Amino acid sequence: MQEDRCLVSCIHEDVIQKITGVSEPNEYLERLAQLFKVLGDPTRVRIIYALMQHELCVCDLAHILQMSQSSISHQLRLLRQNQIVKKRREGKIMFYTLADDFVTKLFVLGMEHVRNETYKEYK
Amino acid sequence: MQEDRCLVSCIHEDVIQKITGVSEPNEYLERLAQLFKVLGDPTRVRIIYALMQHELCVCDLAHILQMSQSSISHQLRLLRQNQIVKKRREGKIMFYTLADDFVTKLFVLGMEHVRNETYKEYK
DNA sequence: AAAACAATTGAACAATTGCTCATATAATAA
DNA sequence: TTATTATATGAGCAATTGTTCAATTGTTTT
Repeated sequence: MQEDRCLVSCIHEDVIQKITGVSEPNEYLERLAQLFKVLGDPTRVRIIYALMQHELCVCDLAHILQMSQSSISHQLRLLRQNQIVKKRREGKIMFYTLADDFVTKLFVLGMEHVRNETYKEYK
Repeated sequence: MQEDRCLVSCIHEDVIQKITGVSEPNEYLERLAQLFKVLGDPTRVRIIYALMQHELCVCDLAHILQMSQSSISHQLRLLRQNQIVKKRREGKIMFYTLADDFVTKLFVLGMEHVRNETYKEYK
């Protein structure tokens, strides 16, 4: 925690008042963080990217990503719980698709940024 | 890894061929995951949300989030390294702002989704 | 010069995460 | 029924993460 002296010298109370006023309910910010967190893993990104192209079964995904069926299944569960993907059974096979097109929008937007990055600079 | 029998019975080779063809360079997908990962933490989301309202110093942020100045500083470093925020010195004080308006776009889009969520369903 | 202060950073530690392995479930085939 | 197959899941473990604490840096004040 910051000390008391800090309160006197550096905090810009006026600005803080203004910000606190417009503050988004913390619950939404929490959920937003959770959403990005789910998207913030290479395996899950690759799963989502594959599903952006076509509906796929667990086995296909394991084959495409060259990973175990178990780990793919674990990740799909997470994606399901967060309503990123949904599944449909056809006999023994489970087919997965994106739950809606909003993730695609996020991906397109994020990809734009990532493509324009030059290199990670560290100031 | 999946076993050989799986290759015969369940993998949809035609679809996989098609997907592998349009595959985004893995480097970009990796960076996209990294981007979402940085955004996927409650503290960092709250920092970004505050900076969306106004330029702020480390001390202000610590005050607003009710967290230690040290942990805010650590998080700001991460955000800086990923080009989410940038800083500007004014005497002893460091002022932080969002590096560009792209994160705001991502937030607005993500927020739309999060607001419409009913509850986490678990199938 | 020394003291004060805003911010940064490295080390340490608990908590979380993603994978593997083994097992369980659910649908189909024999 | 029993065997096979596709997927799901729980436990365990190594790796990563976010915070705290202590020390340091860079700037201003005295």
